[in-house]
Amino acid sequence: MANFTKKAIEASFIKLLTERPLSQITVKDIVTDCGINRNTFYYYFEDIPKLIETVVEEDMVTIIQSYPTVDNFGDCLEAVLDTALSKKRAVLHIYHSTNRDIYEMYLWKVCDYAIEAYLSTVLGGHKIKENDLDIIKKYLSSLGFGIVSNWLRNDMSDDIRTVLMRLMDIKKGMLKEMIHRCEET
Amino acid sequence: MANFTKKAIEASFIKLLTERPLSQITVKDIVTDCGINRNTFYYYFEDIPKLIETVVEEDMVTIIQSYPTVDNFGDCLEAVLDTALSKKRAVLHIYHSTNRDIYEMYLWKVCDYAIEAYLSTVLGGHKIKENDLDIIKKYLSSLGFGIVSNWLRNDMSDDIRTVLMRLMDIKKGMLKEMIHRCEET
DNA sequence: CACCCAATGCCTAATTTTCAGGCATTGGGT
DNA sequence: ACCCAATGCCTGAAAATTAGGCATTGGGTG
Repeated sequence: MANFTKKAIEASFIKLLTERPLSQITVKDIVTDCGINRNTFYYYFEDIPKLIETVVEEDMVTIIQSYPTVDNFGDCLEAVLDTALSKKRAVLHIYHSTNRDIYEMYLWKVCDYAIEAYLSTVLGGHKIKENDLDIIKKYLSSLGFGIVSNWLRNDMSDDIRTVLMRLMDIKKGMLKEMIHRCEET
Repeated sequence: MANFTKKAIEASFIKLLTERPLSQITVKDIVTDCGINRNTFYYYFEDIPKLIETVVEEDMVTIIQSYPTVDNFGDCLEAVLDTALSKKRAVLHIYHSTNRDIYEMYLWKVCDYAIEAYLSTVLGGHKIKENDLDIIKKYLSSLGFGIVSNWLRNDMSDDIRTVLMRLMDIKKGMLKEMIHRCEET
């Protein structure tokens, strides 16, 4: 079945998280908001951190699934930004809590995924050393993670789309140049 | 509890009703859309007409509850129009089906309610004969019902808000005049 | 016109989900 | 240092959902 109750818990949580910081939200608040028994919360979630994890993970999984292949990893990053923007206050309240690590864990996953998919697209027939490939991956995913982190750190105040477009533009030829340099002869 | 499943059934139904006429929607379609067992449908609803009734009734009850007192029954009518507009295609598919009677039944209820509440506001201390009062009620509720019916008949194509405002304007003094004529001395 | 098949409405029994109430522990605020 | 609300967990009862089946109906097709 479709677990409407579980979804309702998540929805209430996001709703409350839009209203106030995580530290001011209790399990009781959540179950009261969606009109269910407190035990039902524990039936679906171990605790609030697990609920956060579920909510964040679902978003990130949705993003990943909507990019089976990645031509330009800027597009995938943009999906992360769009999703975050759609529930801006809630995301910031998670990010500015003791549970930032949960958000970052899944952000890394998305960045790693995007880079992996992107590289397999771009590399094509080129063969480069495993070591060099790892370094390029680290470079790209760190770039992605850093961009989003910096944006969150500034409470999403930057015009991230413009920044992103300009950045992708600047580094456009760089990757192929890097690949060329690392290519095995 | 909050019956999330029941609400999901109603939501799926409205969704499907936005896509195609009532005659092309089966119980199976509905349960498939919201991912539940067919028996669960029958757990909550006797059949599709009952589902229609529930959906329509909930809308109308919401409208009535949001008007504990009615100063101008045009406002209450407007709420009916707004609700209908918000799910235009679905409402029209109900209206243009063999179940129009269900919609009309609750439309009458809202009109009757609005008129009842409105008259008790307007009448104040005036005392008029029971018979005359009944006639005035019939007149007003028929007016309301007729306006909405005519609008639905034309597939909500009229600029109903303007029509309504103008009509309320025209008949502004008429009611007090009628009351005055019927007043017992 | 007869046929067919999908849809309906209903049933039973098993399973899953939700609830009520209680209890020991924890930790932040006064 | 204390208190009280929140937590996490437990049990058993109740409610909701499921699987699977069955007889009936009615619209569409050959």
